[in-house]
Amino acid sequence: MGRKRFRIGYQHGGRVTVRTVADLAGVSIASASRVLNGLGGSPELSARVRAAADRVGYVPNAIARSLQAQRTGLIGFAVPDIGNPIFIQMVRQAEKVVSDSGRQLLLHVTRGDVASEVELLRGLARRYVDGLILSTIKVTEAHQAILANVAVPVAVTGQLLTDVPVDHVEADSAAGVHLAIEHLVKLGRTRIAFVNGSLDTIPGSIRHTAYREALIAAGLPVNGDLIEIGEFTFDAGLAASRRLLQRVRPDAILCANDLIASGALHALLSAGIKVPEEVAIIGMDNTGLAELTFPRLTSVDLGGGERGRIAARLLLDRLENPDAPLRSEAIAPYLVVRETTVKDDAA
Amino acid sequence: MGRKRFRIGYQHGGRVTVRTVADLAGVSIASASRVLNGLGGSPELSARVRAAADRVGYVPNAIARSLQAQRTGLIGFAVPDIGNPIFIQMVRQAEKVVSDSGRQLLLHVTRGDVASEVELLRGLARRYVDGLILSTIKVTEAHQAILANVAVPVAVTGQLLTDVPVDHVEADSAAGVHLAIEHLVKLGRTRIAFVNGSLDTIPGSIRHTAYREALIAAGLPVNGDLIEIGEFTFDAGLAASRRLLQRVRPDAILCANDLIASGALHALLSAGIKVPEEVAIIGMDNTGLAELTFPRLTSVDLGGGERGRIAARLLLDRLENPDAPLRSEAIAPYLVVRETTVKDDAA
DNA sequence: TTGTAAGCGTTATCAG
DNA sequence: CTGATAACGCTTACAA
Repeated sequence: MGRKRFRIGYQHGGRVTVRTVADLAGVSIASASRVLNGLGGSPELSARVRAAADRVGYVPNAIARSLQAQRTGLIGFAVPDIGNPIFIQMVRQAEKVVSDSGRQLLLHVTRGDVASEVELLRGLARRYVDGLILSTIKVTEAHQAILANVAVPVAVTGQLLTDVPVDHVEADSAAGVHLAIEHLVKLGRTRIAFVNGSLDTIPGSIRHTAYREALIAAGLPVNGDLIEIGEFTFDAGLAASRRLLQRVRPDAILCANDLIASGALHALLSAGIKVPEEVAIIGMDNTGLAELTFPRLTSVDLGGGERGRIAARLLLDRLENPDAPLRSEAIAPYLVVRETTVKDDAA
Repeated sequence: MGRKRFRIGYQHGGRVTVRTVADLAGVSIASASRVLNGLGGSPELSARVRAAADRVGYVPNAIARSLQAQRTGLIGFAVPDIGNPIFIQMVRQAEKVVSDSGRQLLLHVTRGDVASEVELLRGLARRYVDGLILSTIKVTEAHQAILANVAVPVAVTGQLLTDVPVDHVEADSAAGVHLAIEHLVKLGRTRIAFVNGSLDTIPGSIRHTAYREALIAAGLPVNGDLIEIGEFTFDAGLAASRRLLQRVRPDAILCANDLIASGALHALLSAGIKVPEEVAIIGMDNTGLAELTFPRLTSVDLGGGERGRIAARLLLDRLENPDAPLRSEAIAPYLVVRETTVKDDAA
């Protein structure tokens, strides 16, 4: 049993703690803490404490406070790829909600890697964040098992294939595809190609199916030659579109996201093909990119920002009320018509 | 003096701590901790502890560990605007360096707001991050005072106007402007316009001066009519370029960043002006955007990613060696010639 | 109102 | 090698 050692004054080498303030004010650390947190304290004592705090420039240590409070005030946001504007959109909106609640956003970049996502979820047991927004494009069985009992609340943006006890918000990309196809059909296009991202991803596979269904619903034939599959990037979109054009001559191209659509636009323009006169293009996600291209991209807005906002909201609500029933939301898509489908939208 | 209360077994409601493991293994928490950290422990005892840890799924609490270690393993990265691809570029590279060091990146969005940057710097005293990378476009006096004695190391990307004791890395955007002008002059352009961002920002004012100097160096007249000032955004670039075209007819436009350049490109193309034949365009930053437009943007690479990488490196080095001499690095710019200045770069 | 001390979960120090 | 305990800096019973 070690002998109790008493502390003497400002023994903290430069480090200012509540003890420093208390000693300087000549009060107990409990009183100092109380005053600093606005809980009680006689006027006279409060004044002394506050003066002392100001004098030494006291700022409470966030870690110690977190340990005591059992919460960090940090919310994690995991995205596969910070280079894709759709995730930027989501992060931006989520950040607003989170910072408005007095918390901060901790960004994780997973590279779409299942292993790192799983490790991330496992790591939540370390409790360095109070909750996590997981924006994933592929939910594997490995996810499911861990999501079933994570250490802190998780909100997922994206489709959930099976029952997992997490709040989530998803886009209705199938409906989005239908909107796009209907728009093109209305414009008289009949040879509508589809440049997709990877079928290994949930959005990729859903959009693939929806494309076929939408064509059939519109009374158009489904022609495998009109389909190209790559990745959700500009380069892949460019390459896929070039392959497509060597094989067939569509009168419209639906692209699985705006990056791909930019690639398709590039491929068409560099081949001297007129957009939208000869070939129309529709992107998906309606990111900032859609406004930048020339001509501007018609795009299906799948509510990316909205999803970020809602995911953050769901998570914060969950933190406040851990036992509330699970919530799932789906965002209705809408079409933003610009110049890659209709000439002179706003020239 | 309160009587000492002894703990009995698994009294932690569901919460697994090192004590849970120790109790289960029948050893002291000190031994458990040692084994779990790979420091000593007889084979037999180690086995018992590890088995117990596995059994209860023990994961060390990051907050408690941080409190003890006096470090969180978090590095803050403050950017004005996550919508600008230049910052994405920087964050991306910095994130790599930081995560390779076993730490994580905490993203702050300051909206370029001086007040929130200052508050951020003040808040560092809370010690929720081990260090901060501050990417700012405007260093005010308020910054200076606080930067002079922040609680944790800060690395700045951007110009420092006065002496502040922080490591920093900067672009040489003046040299970049010279590269651009020389390129245009070599191509025979003589009416070279400049669409700039705000002069209130360091990059804005530096590029402004450099533009004039470069023209003079090239033996060209400086004509105020050829200068437009707006913001570092696409919309501002578009609007400014349209104002410019109503007034004069340049044969080249230098833009203060790629977003502005995209706007300029848009303005030209929508006015039916041929790029690069009639008007050439050069952007700055060489972001991903430069590859997406059609034609692709010639752009001055100011080493954005490099700056992110180096800033992270500087900060980590500083953490390791707090008393090392301050370091400042400047990244040499280089020109990436694409199709907005030279036809058929890679068609 | 104020002070004493326990406790948050770790790691580090020091005896045994 | 192992165990008891102090310490990190804070909040909060509880006691005076």
